[in-house]
Amino acid sequence: MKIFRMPKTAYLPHIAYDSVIFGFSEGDLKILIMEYHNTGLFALPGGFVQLQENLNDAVLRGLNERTGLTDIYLEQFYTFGDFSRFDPEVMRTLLEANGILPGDGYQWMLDRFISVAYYALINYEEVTPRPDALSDSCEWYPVNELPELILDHRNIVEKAIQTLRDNLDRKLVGGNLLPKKFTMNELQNVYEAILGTKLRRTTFQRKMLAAEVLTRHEKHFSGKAHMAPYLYSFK
Amino acid sequence: MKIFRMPKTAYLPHIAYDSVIFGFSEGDLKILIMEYHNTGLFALPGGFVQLQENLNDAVLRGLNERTGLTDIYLEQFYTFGDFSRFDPEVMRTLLEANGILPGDGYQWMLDRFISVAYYALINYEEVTPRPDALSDSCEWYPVNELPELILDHRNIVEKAIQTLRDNLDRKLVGGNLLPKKFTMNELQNVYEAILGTKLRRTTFQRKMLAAEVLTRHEKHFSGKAHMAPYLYSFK
DNA sequence: TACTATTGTCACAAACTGAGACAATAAGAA
DNA sequence: TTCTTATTGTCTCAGTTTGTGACAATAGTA
Repeated sequence: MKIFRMPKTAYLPHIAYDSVIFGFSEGDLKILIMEYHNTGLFALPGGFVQLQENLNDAVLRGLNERTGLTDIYLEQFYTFGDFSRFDPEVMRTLLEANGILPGDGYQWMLDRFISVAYYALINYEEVTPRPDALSDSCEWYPVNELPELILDHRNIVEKAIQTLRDNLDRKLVGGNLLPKKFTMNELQNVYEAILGTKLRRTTFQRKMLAAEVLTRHEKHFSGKAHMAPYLYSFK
Repeated sequence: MKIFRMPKTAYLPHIAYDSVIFGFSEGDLKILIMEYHNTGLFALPGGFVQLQENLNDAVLRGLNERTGLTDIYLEQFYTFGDFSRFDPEVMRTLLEANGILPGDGYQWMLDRFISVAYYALINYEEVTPRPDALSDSCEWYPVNELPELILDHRNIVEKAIQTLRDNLDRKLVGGNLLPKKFTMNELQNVYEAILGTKLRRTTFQRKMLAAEVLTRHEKHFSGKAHMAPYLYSFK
C-alpha cells in the first residue's frame, strides 16, 4: 500500500478549497474528478491553504499540481459553509485507506471545514491529469455522467455550472476551453455544451464578430469536402 | 471604560465574515459602518462563526444584532483570503482600547483571518442601527463619503457595489431597499443611486412593467400639485 | 465536371430600446 | 370656478439589435 505523505507544511485549520476544473472534448463539457484509493469515493480536487499563503495562490498551486498548467483562468464563485458538510467519517475512511492511523498528526483533517470553491477553464489538450498522494486517479468526466461525489461536491459542481453560464456572455470566457486558435464552429460547440442548448449558427457568428474580441487568422483545411473555415483567436 | 464582553461561545478560528449592509435614503445609497471605541477606526460590521453554526446563519445572526431585522435579503459575493489582510496591530489596538489585555483569552482574534463577504439590502426606514460590544457607533454613510476603513474593507465595499450593479437587472433586487409599497419614481431613484447614472423615465417604466414583477396598487397622493403616481410592490 | 456539406455574408422581418410628444391629473393660485 | 404648474402614464416613431432563412463561395469526393 502506498503510504500517504503530506508535505510538512502547516495549513490553516478549518479552511479548504475545492476546484471545479472544466475542459471540453468530444463535444462534451467535462470536469476533473479524483478517485481515492480503495474507497470508491469520488471528489473534486481540493486542498488547504498554507499559513502564509494567499488563498488564490493556494488554489493555483493545487491546480498546477493536478494539471501541470501555470496560466489558468480561475474564478472564485462561492464559499460553502453549512455545518452539514461536516462529516468526519468520509475523511477518516479516506485517510485509513491510505494507511494513516488516528494519532499520526492528521487529526486536524477530521475537523469541520469551510470550503471556498473555484472554477477553472483549461484547454483539455494541454493537460494530463495527475492524481495526488491520496488518490489513485484524476480523470475527466462529462458533467452529465458524474459518479456520486462525497459531501456536497455535487452541489458545488452545479453551482459552478450555473455561475459559468451566467458569466459566459458577460465575460466572454468560453475561449479558455479551446486551443489558442479555433474555428467559429468549435467555439459555438463550447457555448452549446456549457449552456446545454443549440444556438443559431448565423446569430452566434454575428454576435461574436460584433463583440470585437476575436482576431481572424488563416483558414483551416480539415480535409473535409466543403468550404474551409477561418481560424480565430481571442485578442 | 466599558468592559468588553464576548459571549463565551466558541468560534471557528481563522474564519470571519464581513457584511456590506445597503440602505437607501435621501437619494443616496448608504452602508452601515462601525466606529470603535477610542480608536478612530472604522470598519464593516462583521463577526465569527460558531463551531456548529451554518456560515449563512452566522451572518444573519450578526445582521439581526446590528439592525433588529430578521427577513433580510442577503447575498454572499466573495471571500477575501490574501495574506496581506493579516494585520494583528489593528485588532490589538481595537481590543486594548476596550480594556482587554493580552492573555485574556482573545489571542485567537489576533490570528490571520479569511473573511467571507456578504451584502444585504434592507429598508432604511425599518432600522435603528445598534453598535456591538466593541464599537461605540454604527451609522449610515453614503457610499461616496465613507471614512477611511481598516484593512481591506474599502476593497470589500467596492466589490460589493460592483456585484450589486451586475446583479441589479438580472435578479431585480432593487426593491429590497424600499418599503413594501413604492412609486415608480422611487424605484428609479434606487436604480440610479446604485448604478451612479441617470436613467430615462419612460424607458425605465416600460422595462419594469414589461418584466411583470410588479403589482400595481392604489394611487399615492403626496399633496403635491400634480398627477398622483401608482404604488407598486414586488410580486 | 458534377455533387455535397459547410461556411461567410446578406436580406428581411420581428423585437427591443432611445427619445420625445401629449393628454390626464392633483393641488395651489387667481 | 377657472387657470397654472409639475409630474405621471401612455403612445409614437426612429434607430438598433436579434431571429430566420437565403445564397453564393468553396474544398474535397464521385
